[in-house]
Amino acid sequence: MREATLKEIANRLGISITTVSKALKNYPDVSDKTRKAVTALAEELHFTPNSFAVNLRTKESKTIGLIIPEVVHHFFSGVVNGIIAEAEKNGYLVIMLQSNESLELEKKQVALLINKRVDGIIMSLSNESNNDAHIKSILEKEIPFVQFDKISKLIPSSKVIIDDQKAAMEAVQHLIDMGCKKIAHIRGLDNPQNSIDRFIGYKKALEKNGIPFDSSLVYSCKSITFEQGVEFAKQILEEDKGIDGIFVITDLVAVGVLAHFNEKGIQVPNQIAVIGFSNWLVSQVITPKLSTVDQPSYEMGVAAFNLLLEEMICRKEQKPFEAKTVALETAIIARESTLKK
Amino acid sequence: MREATLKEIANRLGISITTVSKALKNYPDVSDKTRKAVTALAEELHFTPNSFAVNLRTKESKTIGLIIPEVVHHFFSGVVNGIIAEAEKNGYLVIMLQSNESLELEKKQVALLINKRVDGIIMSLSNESNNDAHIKSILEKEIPFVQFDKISKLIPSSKVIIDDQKAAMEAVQHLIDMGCKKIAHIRGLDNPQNSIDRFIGYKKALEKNGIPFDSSLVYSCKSITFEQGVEFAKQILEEDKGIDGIFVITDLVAVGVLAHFNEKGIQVPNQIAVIGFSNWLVSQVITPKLSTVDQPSYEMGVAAFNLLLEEMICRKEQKPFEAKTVALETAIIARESTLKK
DNA sequence: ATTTTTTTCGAAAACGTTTTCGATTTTGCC
DNA sequence: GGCAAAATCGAAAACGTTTTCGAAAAAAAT
Repeated sequence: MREATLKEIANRLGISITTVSKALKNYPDVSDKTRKAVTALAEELHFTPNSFAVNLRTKESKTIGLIIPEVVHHFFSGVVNGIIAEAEKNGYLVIMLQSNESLELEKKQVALLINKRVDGIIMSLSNESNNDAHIKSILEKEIPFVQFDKISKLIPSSKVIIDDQKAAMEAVQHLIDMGCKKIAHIRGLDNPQNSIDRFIGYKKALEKNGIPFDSSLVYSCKSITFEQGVEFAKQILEEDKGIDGIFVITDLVAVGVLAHFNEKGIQVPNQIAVIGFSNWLVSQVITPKLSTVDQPSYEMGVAAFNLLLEEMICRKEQKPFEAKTVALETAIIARESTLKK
Repeated sequence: MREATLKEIANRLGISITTVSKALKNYPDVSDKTRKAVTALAEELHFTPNSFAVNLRTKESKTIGLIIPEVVHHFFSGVVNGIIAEAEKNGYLVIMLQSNESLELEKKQVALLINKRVDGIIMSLSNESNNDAHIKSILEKEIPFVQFDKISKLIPSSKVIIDDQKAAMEAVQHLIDMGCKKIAHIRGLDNPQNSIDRFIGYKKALEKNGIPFDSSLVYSCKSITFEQGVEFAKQILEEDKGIDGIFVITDLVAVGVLAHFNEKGIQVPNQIAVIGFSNWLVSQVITPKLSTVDQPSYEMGVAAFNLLLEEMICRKEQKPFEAKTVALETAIIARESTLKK
């Protein structure tokens, strides 16, 4: 049993391929009678257009590419979820690739997607990545492109982000509202934009509240790990600077801090309050439950796809296109680790 | 600047399209001289074959489909990782879809992938799914197909699984080895095969050690959540049956148990030891660190792709194919929650 | 009955590649 | 130089669809 094709249907009905095609696509210039005959036979033979041929002819694949550093992160899996769901709703499928934070891999994967002729690319940059040649090649070829989360401001494309500065300010403000006087910041790596912005937000919040910035209260992660959190917690206790609140770059590290404080019998939040970032699953099941900043990951995915769709439509219709940036609202989730009694 | 094509190169060099194609694909019947000229010009024009045309001609897309219930789970993201990496290594890309445990969605997605004419499909079934028409349509069309993790034994296809019964036995044996005498089991939902198998493994381990099975020590989850764990922990303490060890269906629930024990000042593991399943991220960062069963998720992904590849090659060469099942080894990760002093 | 308009259809080109098979050219050999 | 063998090339079909444009048929108008 061979695959049903337009030709097959045309032959059986004694009409031309053209007419069959038009009948199935509801062109106005085909009579009701033949249209009925065609659709009936198509149904019977389970005809579905050969997508390879359609792709070739229409020069689009209804497929987009997605490159992210790692799915394992709760945040990313939320975004992926949103992208896939929204894409599906609009008739697109998504090819997913992981750069594993390797610039080398990221470059190869961009090339792969371009060769596959995806209709567009959504991407969250790996840590070392910037406005490199592989990104430029996407823009030069005018392949619709949107960045999310880990973006580079140097790259002129649509973006969907959260306002990290604002979110960080709110987190620190929350600590201050809870009565913290001496607030430390465990910041992320040097490069990533969100690491920088959260640091800036931390400083701004201090300034706004008339608290002098003290660089000795800033601890820079060498890696984003549980162990890193444990180490800094140890260091903070040893230094005994009178810190009573900590804003941590992300939940995983914050959980390390909590673990060490638990072990040493430090009262959280009464002695030291801790707030993390990203609302990882673990933050809800740890003791004490960790306060954090919730990023609307699913909504970011939805927004990212819709920005991409906009550009895909513009490019197709040869209309001028200008990149947009949408910033989504974050929310402070206050849990046990900051709610002093 | 148009896209470079074979025709473009052929025209510029004054040779035929055929020869250009052959030169680029290292056919033996083209002279060194022309091959050099062709490759040089191809390089210069950044020629890459139009994959739409290649797909149409070769009838394959070098793309596979992947349907999973949800990426959010740590375990699934590990598998996805393995599948994508191994696929990439072999020149395949993967289209990912999520059924969100909905049979309805799952059916649509299978249809989507078939229409896209992916070269093969890897799938972990949603909870209600079984040997339904949509799965049969995959097999009928002889589309290479492999199931992993949440499988149906009724479906004759390659599978990659872990031996849940054995793994559960080992977990319970570990509790016994640690000196536990009265071991409870918090089991999963009724339907899923792995829930059933782990329960069977629990019973077998008891039997092997001459411990009578007591059905009142088995607690059935209504949902796989942290809160469910808290509830059962509460119930276990209230009932005060002298339970000194608990084997829990999965880490998330086990963490709920630990949280409640912590709150009530129960000594884990000395009063009650707890072991989970799946080695979620959270199990390593909780206090006390949770003992668990590690499933080699990445390796499962690799194995799944390789089984698929085998079938894809067989089908292509019209050779007979027979489905295989590979079962991967699990490992007990003994951490603080079971290591009595 | 003739012309005009409208409706309905189909031929053919195009998308860009792969591959078969026959034709042509070159080389090797006596 | 003549012939066989080997090396090199290209015409053409095929994959299955979409779409343009002109032709034929039917309907309407004169």
